[in-house]
Amino acid sequence: MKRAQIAGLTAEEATELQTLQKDLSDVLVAWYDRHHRELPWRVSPAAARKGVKPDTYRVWLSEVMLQQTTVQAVKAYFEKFTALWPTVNDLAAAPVEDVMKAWAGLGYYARARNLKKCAEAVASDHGGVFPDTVEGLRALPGVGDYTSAAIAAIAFDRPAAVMDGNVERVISRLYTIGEPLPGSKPQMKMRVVELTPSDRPGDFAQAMMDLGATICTPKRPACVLCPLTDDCQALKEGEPELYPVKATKKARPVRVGSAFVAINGKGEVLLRTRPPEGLLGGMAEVPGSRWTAREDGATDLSAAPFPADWRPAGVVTHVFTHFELRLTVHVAETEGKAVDHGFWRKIENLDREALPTVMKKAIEAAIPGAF
DNA sequence: AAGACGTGGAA
DNA sequence: TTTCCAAGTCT
Repeated sequence: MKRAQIAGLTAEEATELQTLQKDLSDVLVAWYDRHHRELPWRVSPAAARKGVKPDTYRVWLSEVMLQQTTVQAVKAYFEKFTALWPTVNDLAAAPVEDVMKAWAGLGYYARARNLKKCAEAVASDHGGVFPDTVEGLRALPGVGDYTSAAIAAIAFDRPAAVMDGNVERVISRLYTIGEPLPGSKPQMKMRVVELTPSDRPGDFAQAMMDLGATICTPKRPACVLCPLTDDCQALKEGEPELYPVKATKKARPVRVGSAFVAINGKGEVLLRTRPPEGLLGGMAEVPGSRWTAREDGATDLSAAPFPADWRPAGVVTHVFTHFELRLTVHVAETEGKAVDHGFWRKIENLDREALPTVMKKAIEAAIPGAF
């Protein structure tokens, strides 16, 4: 049946190609058996041999956290989440505010909102059990092409073609794909489909990703340690780091804005909640102006939550994915009367709030030592 | 379908 | 300092 996927070849050629591909995946999985990383959410091949099964909840949680995020950054959050909410039903039952607070600092906050929605969907629509097919998983919030295939392969041992940034790098080098990303994704996906074995597809997927993360790295790949050197066309060319070719990205514009840190007599800071959608959606912030492309330098005191002796407390620079923000921070002491919008929080308790990093920077500028 | 969407670490 | 980028998804 696999042969049918390889069009345009005679039966003999297809058989020969399949043999080569079997060798490649076998060699890679054998490398994985010896050199895989030990990760908190991973069942090692040795443990799997003893009958340990992956916990789909942990596989899913780790995959969502790892989207565009480093393993190093994810580890602490994964431990926190699994301690707070050991099962998908626990997460589904949790207040979304608590989930946002626990996610604060990890970035891409739509992931946290979708994580909560997904847990609720699994709990209420699937009896607390994750779907075990790519299609079923793909229908869940926050689960796209990559994550659905990864969960199907890793948690359910299905031969799904898993392609993330690591796999794209490995594939583009193996086959010297000259077309730039993301246009080259379809042809790379075809290669992954060809390569994915029916035996141990989950370990094959993790092996591809571990290889990309530890050996076949973006810069200075450690080809002398690579198990696939015999198959790598980019190595034969001599400069594997030239792959993958990527489309040129545009410059990052600058936006400016003002932020106001109000401190009352009880040592509390005024916060408010951002709108549920869009940038930093649902997260906490200090009051401030809109962030605009204009660089007129004039502080917009009309954006302050109330009139006060607002004193400058510095300019905070924060780099988002698609723009750079320069936030002029102001600070003032106040009576701490009731305000229309927002809520007061003790400075020493601010680390319990759903504050994104940019807001922690702004508060830290106004109140050195707050964090 | 191209842009929105965070953050911190490495070179 | 600047650039790149790390297990992508949604609209």
